[in-house]
Amino acid sequence: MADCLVFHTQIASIMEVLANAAVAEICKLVDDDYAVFRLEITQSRKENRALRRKLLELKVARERAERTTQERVLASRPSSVKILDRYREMARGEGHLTEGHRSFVKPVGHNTWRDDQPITVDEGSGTSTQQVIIIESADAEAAGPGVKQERSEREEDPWHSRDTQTRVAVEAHVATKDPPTIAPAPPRTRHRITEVSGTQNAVLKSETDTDTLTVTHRLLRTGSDHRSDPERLGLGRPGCPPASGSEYLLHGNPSPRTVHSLRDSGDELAGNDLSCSYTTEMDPGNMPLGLETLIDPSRGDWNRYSSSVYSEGSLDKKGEVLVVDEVTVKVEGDAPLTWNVDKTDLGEGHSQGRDFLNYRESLETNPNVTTHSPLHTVRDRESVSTSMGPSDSQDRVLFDQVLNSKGQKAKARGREATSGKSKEKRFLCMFCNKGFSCPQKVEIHQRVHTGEKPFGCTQCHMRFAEAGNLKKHQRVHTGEKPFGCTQCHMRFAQAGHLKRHQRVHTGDK
DNA sequence: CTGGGGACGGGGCCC
DNA sequence: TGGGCCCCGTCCCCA
Repeated sequence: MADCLVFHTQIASIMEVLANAAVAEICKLVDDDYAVFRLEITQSRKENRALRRKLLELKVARERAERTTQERVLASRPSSVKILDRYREMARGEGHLTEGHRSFVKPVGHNTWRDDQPITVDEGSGTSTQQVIIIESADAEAAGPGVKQERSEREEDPWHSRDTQTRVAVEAHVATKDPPTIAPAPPRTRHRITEVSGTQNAVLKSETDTDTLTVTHRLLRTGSDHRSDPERLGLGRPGCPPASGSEYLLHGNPSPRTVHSLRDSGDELAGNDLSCSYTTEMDPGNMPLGLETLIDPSRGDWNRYSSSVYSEGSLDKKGEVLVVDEVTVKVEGDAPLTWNVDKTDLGEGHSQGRDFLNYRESLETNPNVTTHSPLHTVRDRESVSTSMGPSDSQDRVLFDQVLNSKGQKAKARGREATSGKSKEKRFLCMFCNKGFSCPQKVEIHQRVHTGEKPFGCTQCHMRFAEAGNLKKHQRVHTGEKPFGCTQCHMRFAQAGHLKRHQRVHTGDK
């Protein structure tokens, strides 16, 4: 019995040794295979990065080619169009007026501009050029060389150089004009998002195309896009949370700031180390890459931005730098800034420039301006990101109002309103000082000056500053004529037209 | 005279 | 109750 017990014990110990040996062997095999597997993964990742880099280089080259084509098209424009371009440049406050341009004033009532706007037509047909939102970090070190590369490409591009030129001009102007009022930029890191030029979608791209944040283009898009209306714009609103580590500027640049998505090739495998090695220490090299750089999507910066853009008060709407948390957003259309710059350049002898707007007066007299003025915003924020400026259509509107009789009329109205200020109209337009009863009225009114037209027709290229006018316009497409004359068969799409028509019957003038 | 669009004021609704 | 928001009506201008 005792022998039997000893025998069983020996067998058990032998079995245990064998089992251990087997497990060790299995694990060794697994480890070997895993090592090979990891090696392959590493090589694949390297190849992926190289390919990605090449792809981005190709993209850049193609963009350059496109820009060159655009320049050629521009160069081949008729002289009248070039003159109009000069108008636009003046509107942006760039291209400091030379001697020959100083007296260049759009004749009152000169409306051919509106009709001969090739660029506007392009926009209308939806073929406008790219619009890119760049997340630009003030932390140059962290941004790495990729940022510089992107900037240099942009700066050497004459077509996009308007951005930088205007930016420099504005900054220089602000710096020389009001040096004491410039508040130093906060030293903290901040990201600046810049709309550069216009196409339908601005895309924030992460390095891996899996994390792409599409930010709907605002204001510029024409035609039947469904992003036209503010209600529909929803800049990155639902379903478009901020991409983790969006890093447009890091194209082709595996800098330390490179953010790896969890879906990035191989990283998830690396993160979830499958090794069952007998010695179970975690290899530090296998730690997930870049997770520490992921941006917390719960911050909701984009949501806040979008809501800021269209739910803001009367003044922080257009042509200003919206400061949202740590994200500084430059919205297109720095009309007031541009005008200030222009005013200086045009000199006092330039009646249009002088009469159009003395922004400083506005600042002094308008209580709203002191807190909402884009200029103040600029002063408060050192970094002035002047992007492409108003869209061409906005330029057109702007100059229609600045330089022709319509603008004068608006200005006159503003004066009337200013002179007849009532307690009810305590919300003043920052451009013409006209008073309104509520901030929304001011906001709508200021679109006269800014050219902002948030309401786009879904069936044509038309855009409107007011929703009601869009609604009225859409009857053109539907053929609806709800207003019928009671004395004849005539029907009208607008009530005012019916009223006017009825004078035919009544004989009233 | 009509059609289309720009601009503004008033009023209702909601919070 | 006041402000914000939206819709509607109206007037005007221009083609």
